[in-house]
Amino acid sequence: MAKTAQNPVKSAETTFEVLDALKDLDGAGVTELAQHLDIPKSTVHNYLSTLEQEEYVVNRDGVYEVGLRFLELGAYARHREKLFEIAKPEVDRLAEETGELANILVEEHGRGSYLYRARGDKAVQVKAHVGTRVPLHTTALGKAILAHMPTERVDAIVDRHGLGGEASNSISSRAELEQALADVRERGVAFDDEERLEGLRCVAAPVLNHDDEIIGAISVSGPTNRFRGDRFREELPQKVLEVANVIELNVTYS
Amino acid sequence: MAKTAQNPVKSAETTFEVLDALKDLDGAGVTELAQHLDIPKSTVHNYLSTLEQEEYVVNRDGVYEVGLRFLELGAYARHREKLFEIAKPEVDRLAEETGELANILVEEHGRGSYLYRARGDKAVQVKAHVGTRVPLHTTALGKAILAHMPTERVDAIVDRHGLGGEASNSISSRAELEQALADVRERGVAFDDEERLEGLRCVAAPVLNHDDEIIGAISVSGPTNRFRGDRFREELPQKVLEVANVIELNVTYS
DNA sequence: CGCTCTGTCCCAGATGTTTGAACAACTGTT
DNA sequence: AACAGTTGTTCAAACATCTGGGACAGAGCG
Repeated sequence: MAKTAQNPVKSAETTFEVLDALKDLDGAGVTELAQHLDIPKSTVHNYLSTLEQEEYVVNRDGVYEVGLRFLELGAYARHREKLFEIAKPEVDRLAEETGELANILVEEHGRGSYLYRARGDKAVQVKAHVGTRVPLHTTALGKAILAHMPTERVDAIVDRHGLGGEASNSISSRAELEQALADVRERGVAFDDEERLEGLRCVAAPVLNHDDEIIGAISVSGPTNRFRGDRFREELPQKVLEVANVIELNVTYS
Repeated sequence: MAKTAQNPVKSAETTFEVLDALKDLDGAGVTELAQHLDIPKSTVHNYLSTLEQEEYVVNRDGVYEVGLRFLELGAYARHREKLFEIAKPEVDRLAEETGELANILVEEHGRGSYLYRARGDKAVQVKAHVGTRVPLHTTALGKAILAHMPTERVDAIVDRHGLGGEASNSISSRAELEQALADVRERGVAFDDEERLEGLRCVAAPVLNHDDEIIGAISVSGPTNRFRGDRFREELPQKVLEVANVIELNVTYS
């Protein structure tokens, strides 16, 4: 179901392959990149010098690196999301009041993109940065989103990306997923019990607009030892829901 | 002095022209983009469909928009800057303690890129987001950086970008610049008195590594009515310098 | 000094890109 | 309900451009 372009511009594809490689290798020289991509040195050099000229890539004494111009584009893309502007202060508050890690996720191209991440004073250290993309069915945030999408969109997403699980507790069949989504709809919140990362639990709530369309989700994550019993099942869900409701109100009137 | 690629990949250039236009127009359809770029519709369509396939662009009911995948690249590029990781918590503190807007800027391709921006409770509203790029000589942050660069690099930057001023108080000749930079070196901090934005003042301090090479600058900005007298000339400079020193220490030991 | 790495440059041949024109799908109007 | 004026999309031929091997200069090292 992933749309493939009829007349793809191959050089554009190559351009992003180069950038992706530059990111994966965390900076590299021409030769190293060429080997990694299995493309002639001279070709890689042409791309890199073009990217440098356009100021999208930096050459720091022999090593090419992804440039900050992408921060410009990325920050712009984030700013364009209504949800970010509105939810950020509320999620900051959520992080402060719980002391944990609070997040905002939106769907794009059938995957989840972390828009923002606020750290409370006890917040766990997590590798994933803002901008990281994750499969929707493997996180509480993603399930909160899927649960409020029209079935046909859920189908399309599952067709496109599959249900590859990253950890043990993960959902692996369409039936399991449907059951999980029904749970989420009933409770109003979604849980994640070490499904994606060991030792990490998460409580997420959907954010809907005034037409009841899903526009994203917010959550609180933390270590299993602080996320259990009443706090995990009652306190935190209520807190997250309350914040989600405030955001929904602000989204409607804006 | 701007390096131009010997064998530029024109399609790569076009790709970024399309993305830039998409940003300038804040989302657009094929026809609108084609007119704006003066390129045939079919060509624009080829690029957009390729970018969509690669998930760098989103099509929201007929309107193409810059996608969040750039947030992934941008957040990565920022994370790669040592200065960001180390300075962020200190700049957060600076914003909290002063109640104003605190910033981190680094140089790239001869221009300044805002890496981070922390808002205190009285912080002014400024249009510029994270990622915004500015001419170095028009801000206190930029002057703090230029003042600690080897002369030949300053020359190269002036040759490349000129001294086009954005406002009245701005520096417009190489001699004026040199005088201003000497001032900065003497005082240790740089000031900005409504040079770039009317009604806005700014105090910035450089951040050097253990080899005395400049790696960026931090600052506090605020409205003229709160930035005057002793607070502007003594208190804030001392505060900013103190924070910059803490950051320098942390940069050295990491 | 010679060896082996780099990154850079060049040019001809192959390949991919460009392009206008034609088409289908919508929207709003008469 | 038919229509005119939009839009986005497709196609294939003409040609501009990208590719890629090889040659080169310079750096680093023993």
